[in-house]
Amino acid sequence: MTTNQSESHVLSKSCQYALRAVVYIAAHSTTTHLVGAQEMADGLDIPKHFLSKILQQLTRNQVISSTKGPHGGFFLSKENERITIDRIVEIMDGPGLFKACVLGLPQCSSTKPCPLHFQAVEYRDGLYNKLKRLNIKELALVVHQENIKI
Amino acid sequence: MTTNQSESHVLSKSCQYALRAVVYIAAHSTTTHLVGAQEMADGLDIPKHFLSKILQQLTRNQVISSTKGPHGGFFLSKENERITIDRIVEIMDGPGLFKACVLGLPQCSSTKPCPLHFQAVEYRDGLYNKLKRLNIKELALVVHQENIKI
DNA sequence: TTAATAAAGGATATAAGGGTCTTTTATTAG
DNA sequence: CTAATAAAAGACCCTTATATCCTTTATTAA
Ligand code: FES
Ligand code: FES
Repeated sequence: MTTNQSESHVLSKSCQYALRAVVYIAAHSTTTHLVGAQEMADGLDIPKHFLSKILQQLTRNQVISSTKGPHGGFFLSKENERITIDRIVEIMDGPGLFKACVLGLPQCSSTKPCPLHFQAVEYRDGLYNKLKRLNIKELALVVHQENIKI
Repeated sequence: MTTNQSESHVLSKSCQYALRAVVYIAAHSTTTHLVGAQEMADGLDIPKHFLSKILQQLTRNQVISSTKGPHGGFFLSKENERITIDRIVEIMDGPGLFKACVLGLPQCSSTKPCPLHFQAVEYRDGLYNKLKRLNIKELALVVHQENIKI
């Protein structure tokens, strides 16, 4: 068949890792035990140093919180828990993902649509609206209740 | 805000170019005039040599047809016109795009879902089903009738 | 105060996608 | 047959995402 092997994806690997890490922190951090980068890397099977970069980025953007030193690690503040999922995607993959034309045309609008606009936009916007309404706390709660894998 | 600049996407650039090229061929090739790579590169604002690679790949996979030499170029056979859009995506971006977990987990299923499975799957499967049912001829017809930009 | 710990930060390496250039092959007009 | 044309093919380079390593900073326990 001669395919390209390019294996495209909706979310970058960094973004996938970021989302899983946030859920992991929500699930495993307690007041007495903060989650370390090493622990997360092991638990999620993500390269530690790469994960660390992503965690730094999330911390800088105040999506997660951290403290250094012995028994240091990552956790979620109340403010963190109210961050919505679309924000994490925006930080990791940029603001364009849910705005850009599927065919890469410079503009995306219903008045000047590309050939696949109406096919793509219905679902694109649908997912975007869901992620905009879903915050970390809510996501973590469902994950816990349904015993969902990360 | 410190974003990543990674600008993720649903379809790879190669795939976007491929889809636009196919529509262009459908719109501009006649029995007396085949569409050349140069003409397409100009018309679609795609780097010529890169486009050529993509056209080669589409030809090898019998999505489009071509002849060499003077007045040579690309065109669509009756068989080509019946190719569905999902097939082009499959050739360019691999078969995984509409099957893989959005969070990159090794399995995607409703029985062992990831945290975003139900949010994402509706989007993913919805688009996939539309593209599976839409062939090149049909797409080109709509593009022509609605005077849609490529 | 010191040693240990863990995140933050910076520099660097690797792989893949995107893009360019040159040569070869097929086709056609003259 | 020859010259011109245009796709096919292969080699190559650039940029970016992914991944690794090393040093610095902050925190804690002793
Ligand atoms: S114009 Fe292409 S998706 Fe909207
Ligand atoms: S398991 Fe992640 S999208 Fe289905």
